[in-house]
Amino acid sequence: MNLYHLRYFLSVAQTGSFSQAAREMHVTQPTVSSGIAELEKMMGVRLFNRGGKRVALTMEGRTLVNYAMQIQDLVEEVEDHLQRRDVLPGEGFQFGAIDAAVTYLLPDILKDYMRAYPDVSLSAQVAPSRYLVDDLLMNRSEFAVISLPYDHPRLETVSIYRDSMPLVVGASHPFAGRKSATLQEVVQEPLILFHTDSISRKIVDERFAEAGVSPGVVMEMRSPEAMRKLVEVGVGISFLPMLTVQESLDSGALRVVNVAGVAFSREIGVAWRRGRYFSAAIRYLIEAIFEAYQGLEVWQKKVGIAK
Amino acid sequence: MNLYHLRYFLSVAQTGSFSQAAREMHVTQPTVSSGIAELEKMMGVRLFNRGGKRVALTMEGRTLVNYAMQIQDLVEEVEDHLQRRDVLPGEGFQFGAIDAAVTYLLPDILKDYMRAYPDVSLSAQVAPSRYLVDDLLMNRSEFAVISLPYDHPRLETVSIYRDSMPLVVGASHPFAGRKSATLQEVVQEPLILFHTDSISRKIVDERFAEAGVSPGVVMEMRSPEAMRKLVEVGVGISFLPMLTVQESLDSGALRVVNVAGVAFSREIGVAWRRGRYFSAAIRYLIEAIFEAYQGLEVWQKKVGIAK
DNA sequence: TATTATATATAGATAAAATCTATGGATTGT
DNA sequence: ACAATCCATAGATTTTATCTATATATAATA
Repeated sequence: MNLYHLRYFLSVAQTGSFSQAAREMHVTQPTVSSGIAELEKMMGVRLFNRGGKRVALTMEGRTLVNYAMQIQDLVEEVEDHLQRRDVLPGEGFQFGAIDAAVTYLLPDILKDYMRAYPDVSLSAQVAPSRYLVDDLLMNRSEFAVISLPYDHPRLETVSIYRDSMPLVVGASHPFAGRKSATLQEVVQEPLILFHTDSISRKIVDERFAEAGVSPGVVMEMRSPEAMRKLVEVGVGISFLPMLTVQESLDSGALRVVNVAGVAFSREIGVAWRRGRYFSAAIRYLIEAIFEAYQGLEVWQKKVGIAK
Repeated sequence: MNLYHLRYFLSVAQTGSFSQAAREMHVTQPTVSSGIAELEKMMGVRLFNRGGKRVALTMEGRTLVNYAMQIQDLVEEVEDHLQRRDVLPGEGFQFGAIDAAVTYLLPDILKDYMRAYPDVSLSAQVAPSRYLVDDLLMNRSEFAVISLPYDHPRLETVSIYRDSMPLVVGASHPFAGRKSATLQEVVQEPLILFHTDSISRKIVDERFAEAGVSPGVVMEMRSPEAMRKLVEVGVGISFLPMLTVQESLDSGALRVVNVAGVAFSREIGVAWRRGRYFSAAIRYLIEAIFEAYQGLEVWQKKVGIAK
């Protein structure tokens, strides 16, 4: 059974005539005849009584009318829905974001978004970039806001924010009163660094290696917030993203100390699986992010090519 | 869009794989590919994101899953329904019956029927045979219980009941005390006869013509019940079906008078449009009628040929 | 009662489509 | 890097839908 069978059938049922239905459907009368005949054969039931000027539905025919109309309504509804790209209530999508992004960069954007698409349920995965990328590659997330650079043949990335990573020390630390320190001094101090699998750590490690020094690491962590706390209480010193420590600097709980000749920074950007198709509701969120933090043109060029 | 598109689509959505869906649907993988591609083209929307080990639904894909499952459920339901020949609540059919049939022959049968098919709503048209036959020819009634004989090239008929039509007179009529009367005597009396378009009247007229006499008709009617009343009060005398007058005879309100050499009777039978298809629920009622009044074999032979 | 007009059914030809085989390009996992 | 697996594509093949022409049945008309 196919949908055109049902269309022919309903037309015959309404008009009471094979010929008239044929005209209505813009096909010839034998087409309708064989369509109905096939339906009847498949169902093992007579749907019309022929013979008079008009054909008449059998009881089984009347039953089928009931269902066929429901089916046809659903078909029309879904075609309409998809072509207008409406979102069903309860539908939604998942994206990834690192801690700093979801805490400092995205809140306002998400708030606006939920007003524009109240029916879309967002699911944000918060985790270090490495894990978010797994989701992207497995098609579990639509996109992710991660630390850059992240080089992967299957990923596209666009930077949206450059975040400095200054050396921060607790208020009671010996460096606290100083304007600057040398790299040699820094490696003598107990350092709290990101885990080795993080982008930020890679940036730091590379610079240390260039300078030919190796740091005295006391702790490796994944949570910048936890690291901030530890530095505040004096467990060690750290290179932390400005986004994370801004409040503590304002309150005086932390101090920035310049390190001669070294200026760490990491980028935050949007990443997605190359060639991915974005539904309108998703594209809207991504473009809202780019509008807030620049990068719209780069994005448009990249997905323009991808499409 | 067709139903197999939706079947392929749902299978891919469930398995997350074109190849696996192909195996499940017993077709080759390119078949599924082009099926999905066509769906996407028709809808103007991407339904899956390809690229990983598994394909992933887009938001539009998730919307379609919702509808496709509903549609598929309806399709399965209606196929099941029709093949089991279930009757939807509220469905029903129409049949015709003359007054005498619906009053005296059918009540018990209809009562049993409504217990067997509680969901079927019956619509009985009560009218003289002539009008019931119109309904049959126009496919408006499934069958009808009418007066016979009724000769029509498009109708089949089977007799179920032979009803005598004796001469009846009111209790105070001069004939009331007599055993019999001659045809010559009868035509002198004021006669109340059926309308000329009725079967019963035709039977009477033919006999009168054979005998070379013409009756003194005072009234022509279509309602046997009304005629019975008129005879009871002495407006005239009449040839009326035994079914109609039985009660009045028992109570003494009417008397039967034999007419020498004349024995009127009419048959009651089931009529239907030749070649008509009968749904199970309808056939059941017809066969119940034949079981109660004989004629089952004749019927079975006729519809056996018709099929 | 014959005739004309209008139904649906059927047969064979044609057009459209779905499906298959073979193959290429891309991705994943070893 | 290599083998395995996945989806996409092209062209051939088969199936299916549709059309034309015609037969047959019915209804309306003269």
